[in-house]
Amino acid sequence: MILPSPLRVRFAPSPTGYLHVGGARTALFNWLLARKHGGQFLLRIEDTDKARSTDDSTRAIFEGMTWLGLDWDEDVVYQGANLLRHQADAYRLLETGHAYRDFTSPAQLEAWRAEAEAAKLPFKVDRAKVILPRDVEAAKLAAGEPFAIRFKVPDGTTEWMDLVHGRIAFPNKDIEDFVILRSDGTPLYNHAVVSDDIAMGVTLVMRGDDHISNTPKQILIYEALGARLPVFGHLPMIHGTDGKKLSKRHGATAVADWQHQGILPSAMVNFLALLGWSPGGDLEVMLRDELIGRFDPDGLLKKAAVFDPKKLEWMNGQHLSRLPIAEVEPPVTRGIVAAGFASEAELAARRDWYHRLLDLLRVRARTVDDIVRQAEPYLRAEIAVPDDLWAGLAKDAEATRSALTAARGALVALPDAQWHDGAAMEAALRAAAEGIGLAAGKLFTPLRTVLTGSKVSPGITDVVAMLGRDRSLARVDAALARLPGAP
RNA sequence: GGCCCCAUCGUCUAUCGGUUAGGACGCGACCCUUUCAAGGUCGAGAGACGGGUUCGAUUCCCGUUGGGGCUACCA
Repeated sequence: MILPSPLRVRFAPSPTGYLHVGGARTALFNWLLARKHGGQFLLRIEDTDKARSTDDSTRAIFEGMTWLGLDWDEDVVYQGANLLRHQADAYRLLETGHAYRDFTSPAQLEAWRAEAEAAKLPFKVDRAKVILPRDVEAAKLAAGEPFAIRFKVPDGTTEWMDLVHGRIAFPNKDIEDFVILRSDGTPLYNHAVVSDDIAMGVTLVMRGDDHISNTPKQILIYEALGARLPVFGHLPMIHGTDGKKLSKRHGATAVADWQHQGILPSAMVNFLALLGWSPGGDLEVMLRDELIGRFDPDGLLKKAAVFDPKKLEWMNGQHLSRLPIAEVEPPVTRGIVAAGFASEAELAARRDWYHRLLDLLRVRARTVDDIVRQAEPYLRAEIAVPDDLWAGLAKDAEATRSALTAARGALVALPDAQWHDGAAMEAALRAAAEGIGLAAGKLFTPLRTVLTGSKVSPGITDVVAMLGRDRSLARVDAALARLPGAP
């Protein structure tokens, strides 16, 4: 399918909560399309529903978009600011005979609806009852009675070539004459959207497929207004692990939740892109630019996808390892500072060392938090060996003592020049173990435990090198002194 | 109920009539190995069902079933 030119797409969330991963995915696909083809990506806040819209939500959307790196072009459009145009468009439809005044009270409508439901019949407003004779209408109008403006759905069929689904058609007889302007003068969703999309020059509308049944109504409005139709594309939904529509019950559904759980924007974007789209081959891990380069509407899927947090974490681990260090540093630093392990200034003061540490830790981490947690022993002066690990060491105090003593001796004897020579240090430690008839692992393990307070860490020589001689020896000495039977 | 959309391993997906139905996550085993990751090898694991069309259907058509969406003077 050929894309419109100029290409102007938009993301139009209503600010009633947080930036949901589903919304983020919709925004991402629009953004990808615009960035790939040199189009414009616009942002419109649909704050028409004052009761549900809040400034906090609007801010959350901006923050989420910014975090993900989805920058928008031109000024943000606030739907609420376009009230006058929405009204003018509605009245234009009234004047051109594409809509009519409806003086029916909400209570009456409700009664009709209940009636139809009782009779198990599909409800549609009855034009014969609603459209009044000219003189009656004039009288009500003169009396100042409130009325809504209802769109007059013509006979026929409304269809379009959907960017992802191909041809979709709705018989117009199944579409009710719908209200476009409330009796209080405010527009309804379908009307405001079309009015705004026309005004913004949007040429391609890509949104969730929960909007498929809104599309024929919107197309009818475009046509009645004499506007050029945009291309429509409807993206599949995102579901939770239980196959149901993704919601709060599934835990983290806001992009900010993932941000706080140590997910990188780069990974989030990559993961989201693969939900409902495929580059066609076996590609999985793609950085931003590659995503833009490969994105193609032909790869858009029709089937709803399940959001799998496990795969997101794996994806994050991949990005953590592959991204330039400059991109993983900021969030890790924030975490370290927040945890109180070090100050930003302290880290900046030994930047090379810090980056070496990050390189060592990121390969075995899946989240930013994993790195922060593992960085603790290298940043703090003192460490505490957890009780259960200490118990393991103390159980055979003599073996532990001789292993630590041998390791200590090897480290003390290691020339400064070899301190950062992993192979030399390893040889020295292995020789020390052999010297007391121990397998090397039996020496590395207790050493690791007393140096890091953990049973997992980078290779032992890297640990020692990162810690430095003084701190390493101090930790060994502290453990030696604490061992049962110590002098 | 009516209308619309959808349907390949548990999950994300490849396949654009002919494949031992491929890859990834997760799971299991093994290798590497000083731990944990990472990496490597291997394994279990899928075309919802029924009809057509065709020499041949996962692929095209119809139906069934099962999911989902909409059905407001909500967005």
